[in-house]
This record gives sequence, C-alpha cells and structure tokens, in this order.
Amino acid sequence: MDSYLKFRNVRGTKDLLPEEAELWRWVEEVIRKKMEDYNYQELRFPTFELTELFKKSTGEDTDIVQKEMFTFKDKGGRSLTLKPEGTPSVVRMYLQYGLYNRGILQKFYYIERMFRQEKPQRGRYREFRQFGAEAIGSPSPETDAELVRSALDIFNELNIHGIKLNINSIGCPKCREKFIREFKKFLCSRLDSLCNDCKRRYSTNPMRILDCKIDREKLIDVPVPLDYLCDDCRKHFSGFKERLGYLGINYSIDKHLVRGLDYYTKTVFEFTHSKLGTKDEVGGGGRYDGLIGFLGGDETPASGYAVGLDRLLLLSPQRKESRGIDVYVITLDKASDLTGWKLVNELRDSGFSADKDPLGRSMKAQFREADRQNAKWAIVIGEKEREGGSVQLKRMETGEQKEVPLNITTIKEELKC
RNA sequence: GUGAAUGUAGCUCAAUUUGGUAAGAGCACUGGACUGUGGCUCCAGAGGUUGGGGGUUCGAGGCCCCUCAUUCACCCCA
Repeated sequence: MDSYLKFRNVRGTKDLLPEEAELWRWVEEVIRKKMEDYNYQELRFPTFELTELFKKSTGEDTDIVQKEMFTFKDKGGRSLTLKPEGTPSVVRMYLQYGLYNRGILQKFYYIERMFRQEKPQRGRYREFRQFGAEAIGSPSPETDAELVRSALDIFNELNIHGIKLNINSIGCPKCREKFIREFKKFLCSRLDSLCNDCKRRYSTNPMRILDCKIDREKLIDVPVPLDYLCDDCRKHFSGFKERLGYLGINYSIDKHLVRGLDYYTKTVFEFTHSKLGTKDEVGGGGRYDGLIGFLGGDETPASGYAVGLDRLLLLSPQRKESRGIDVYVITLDKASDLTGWKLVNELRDSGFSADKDPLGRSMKAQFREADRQNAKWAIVIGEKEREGGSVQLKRMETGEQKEVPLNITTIKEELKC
C-alpha cells in the first residue's frame, strides 16, 4: 500500500463510506415519502446556473452572493455559478416551463447538492446537501404552517428531537419601508458604537443589523419589524401563529429574526438545535411573495424552506443495522469453483443476494468471509458434493447444516425457510 | 476571509522531567494451530518517508519557520 498519497478529497467536501451512504439513503427515502404525503412533487435541477440568476434572486447584498459563490466562466464567456441555494432554480423552472399552467398552486420539493465557498467546519461544507420545499401560488398562512409542519414531521420521522422553531414576520415592502425609516432614525445617533459590518449594512441592508450577534445587547430597545406591520401583514402573522397552535407546534417569536436572503416577506422561520454549537441552525425559510414577479413572472405569492442535510445527520442517532447478504457460496476446488459461480448467478437471478470468493482462498478464509459479510446461509460445494450432485446448505446463525440436491429450484425452496 | 488548537499504522492511542538506540500497543487485515466448516482462544505476518517541505542540532515524532488538512471561535449561512 502506498504510504504517501497524492490525492485526498478537497477541502470542504465530504466522502461517504458505505455505512454512511446507507444512512443517507435512508434519510433521503424518509424525506421523499413525507414530502409526497404532503403532496409535494420532486424537482431536480442543474448544478450550475447563470450567475445573474442568483444575483437577482438571492440578492446582491447577501453574503452568499458577495463572498461565497463558486463562479466561473464557460468558453463562451458566460458567467456561471454552482448553485448556493435552491429557491432561485425552482422559481426559474416554474417560470421557464410555465408550471403555473398546471394549476394555481404548485408544490415542489428537492434534495440537491449546494455549493458555498466558506471556511469549512463540522456540518458546514463547501459542497453540502439540502432538502427544501416550495409552495408557489398560495398567499395563505396555512401554507406557511404546512411547510413548517412538513419539516418537523421529517425531523420526527428521523428520530431527531430537540429542534426549536423560531418565527417572525418582517412584513411586506410597504410596511417595511416605514419600519426602515424609523429604524435608521433610531440608529443614526448610535451608529458609531456599532460593529463595522453593521455600519456598512446601515446603508446597504439595514434590516440585517437586527441579526447581528455582537451588537445584540445594544439593540434591545430598537424598533423591530413586527411592531410596524400593516393590517394585512399583522393578520397574516396571527393566522400563521393560529395554525401552528392548532397543529400543536411549539414556537418562540424572535423579533430579531430576519434571515439572510433578500427575497423574504412576511413570515420567516428557522429551525435550531443546541447540539450544533454556536451555529445552531438546521434549516430555515419563509415567504417570498415578491420574487416571482421580480424575476419577470406575474406577481405570485410563494413560501418555502431549506434544511441542511449534513447538519441533520449530525443530530440523527446512529442506527447500527447490520446488513448482510443472503448466501455466500464456498467452493473447495477448481471444478467446484465453476459450479459455485454458476450457482451464485442463478441465485442472483432468483432475487437473492449472493457472492463467492474469486481468489481461490482456503475454506477457512471463505467461511470467515461469509461471516464478515453477515451471510444468512453458506453453501459448500466440494468434491463429495459434486459427485453426489448436491450441496451443503448451512444456516450461519445456528450452524445447522444439511445436504440438498444441486438444483436451483430446490435450493430456492430451502432458502425461504 | 480573520484568530486559535490539533496532526504518530486503516481506526483509537502510546513513546519516561528540558531533544538521545533501529517509533510501540489494542482493534481491524492476512496466514497458521484446526490440511472439509465461520464466530472464541493462541501464535505469526504484513502495514509508518511521525500530514508535507525547509531550518536549528553530533542527534528531531517532540524545538523554530512555511505549507496542507481537521476542529473550535468569529463573519455568516444549511
């Protein structure tokens, strides 16, 4: 074995060994099943999009667009970007294929890889996976509550407990305008005491100052969007809370919760878990009533969320389910080897998982292998069996063994017991 | 992107105060004891340029510099 390796997985990527891949597959199955129970349909979209799509939808002022995108040029000089989040692509597909023609309300989910160029940490990779759901066409808070419940339902199904839900409303462009005015008025006197990021945000994206951890204490008595909601937005928020209450979902209202993306309106929410350390977010989302119109479609209300699967997996209790094959065929000499190989393939054709040793190893080694593979049955073929046209069939767990005719139909019958 | 800690076999860890023989163990792997029956036990084998590069020194796994990776705290997202 080579002692020094030239190649490793690159920074911020994650390899999945068989055990881990199996866990992931299970998680993905749970998500698909649950989302389909809620009548959401799967969408798959490309790894990269025109850079412009993210600039326009995610927002020029967001950290994602400003410093975290993997952007490159193709040979035609077009600027492309590895998708850092899913909503822009979903909305693009919605518009590009006229999915609104399939009905006024369209509900989609996805499980996709995302890419962001950040300093990697545990549960935080440069290539990571998210599942997300988007409901396009419903202005109702019922839809927001449905989305939240679908996520909680999935967490529950995955045996993940202790996830907290924080909610807030940041209003619509109309009430936000009033809020921003008051907010800036309040801040301008104490601008000097804020951190540098907040000073910059003051002109580019003032609402995000609320989210600042450094200045949080200084901002206790600051105006918050919730206090400036217009009638419509206020009604919407109480409708949302009412629905959550009806579903028996616990939540806390975090008046400073604003989310990092530009397109949110009204409802915003996030899922957190204390086990994840200071960066405790598992997922989040909200309503984006303006985005579809902004991207050139008709004004269409929409709502959605995304959950980081790598983080979810950190919270998932590790299941130790020893998988095994049905049959391991052991052969004792050259001639039996060919018989055995034929039998293995017949077993596979009959729907059993089967394998044998191709290395001509000793019987002991082959039995050890059968054991390691967690085989339910071992079939031994040697000279004696060949002469009698039979095989030895051994149940590995109990050790009991009997001789049966070498005949796939009979063997199949025996394996069913 | 900023700051800090860590890096010894596939995995988990040793290597005696300030640097001193040819870097060890357990698990896992391969083979044997048991030449036609796995797990248990015992024995043996294989596996390391001590993350990589440079420097100091008679001598470096341990000290210094650089670099890479991981983890943690920031920024911020999932």
